[in-house]
Amino acid sequence: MKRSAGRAGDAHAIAERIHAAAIRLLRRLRKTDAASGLSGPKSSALSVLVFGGPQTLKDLAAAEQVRAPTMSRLVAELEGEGLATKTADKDDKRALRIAATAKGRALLEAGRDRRLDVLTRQVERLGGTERKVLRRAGEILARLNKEG
Amino acid sequence: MKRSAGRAGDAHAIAERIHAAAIRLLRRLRKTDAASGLSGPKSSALSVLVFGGPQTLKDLAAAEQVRAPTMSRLVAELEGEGLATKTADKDDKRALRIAATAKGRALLEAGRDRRLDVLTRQVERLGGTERKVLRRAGEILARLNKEG
DNA sequence: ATAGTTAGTTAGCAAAGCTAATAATATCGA
DNA sequence: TCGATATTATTAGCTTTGCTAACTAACTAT
Repeated sequence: MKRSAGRAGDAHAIAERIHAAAIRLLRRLRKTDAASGLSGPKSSALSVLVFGGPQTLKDLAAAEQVRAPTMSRLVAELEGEGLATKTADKDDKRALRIAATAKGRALLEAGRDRRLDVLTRQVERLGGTERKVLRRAGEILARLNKEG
Repeated sequence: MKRSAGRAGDAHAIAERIHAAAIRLLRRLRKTDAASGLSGPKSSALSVLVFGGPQTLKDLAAAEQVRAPTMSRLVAELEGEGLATKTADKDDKRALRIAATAKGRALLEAGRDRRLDVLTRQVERLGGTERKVLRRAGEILARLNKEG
């Protein structure tokens, strides 16, 4: 503990910086959405389906931290574009089994790559130390986000 | 999926993680907006006014990475709520001088604190090392966001 | 059997982003 | 100087994404 930057104010300042950085990062990346044909929320939901496997609308909504009606519409749009399928659950006929199609998987890859391209290239240009900082920060934030 | 990713895949994976973390973080924080009476975009714009001083609509829009009409509306709302003022520039009568009011400054503090409260407390609970990682990540991301 | 719960949808609203078009003012070049 | 071009901001109108409330269908438990 060499550097004594006030402990409490420190946490607040860090939260502010992370907050501001997240806002500006997403605004920046959103600009490429038009080209990909897959908006941020749809891309994100599809990503959950691809990497997390088929699941119910409720679970998908929870994973995306969004209400059921919002996810219901997103899924309907994904389905309309042939990127996801809805099938009734065998055991519980109320529930849906929502899955990504092959087309969805392919478009996801392309869209995400495009969306993340600028950021990826910026990260590539960083030195190993800074890159490591970002990787660890990503892990920490993911954990905090899960927490609640 | 590779486990020991090389340099290139590394950058991509880091970009993905940071991206996902930012999305989920903002969704999480947005939930407290209703209570504060100051939405994310308004809070952010007001913040620029408070910490960056009075400025034109064009500059404010640029700082927030948003188009002029969008910022025009946000400022009109802030003005309607008595949180900011618009005055014609002395030298250039086309331009506006947009400034935060005392009420705006006060509300900003309260709103931002509330919005960031959960995150601040999470950061407080982190160890010094992880806290340092987040602080440095915030700095790095701010730099990358500025870049482009 | 029926009362209550849970999963999903529909309808309707608000916020925040965009583009295109317009008004008012500045600036520049012939 | 004055007319053409730039710039600054606004208005109108559209889209996307979020929400709540109210509904149907299906499951669970008493």
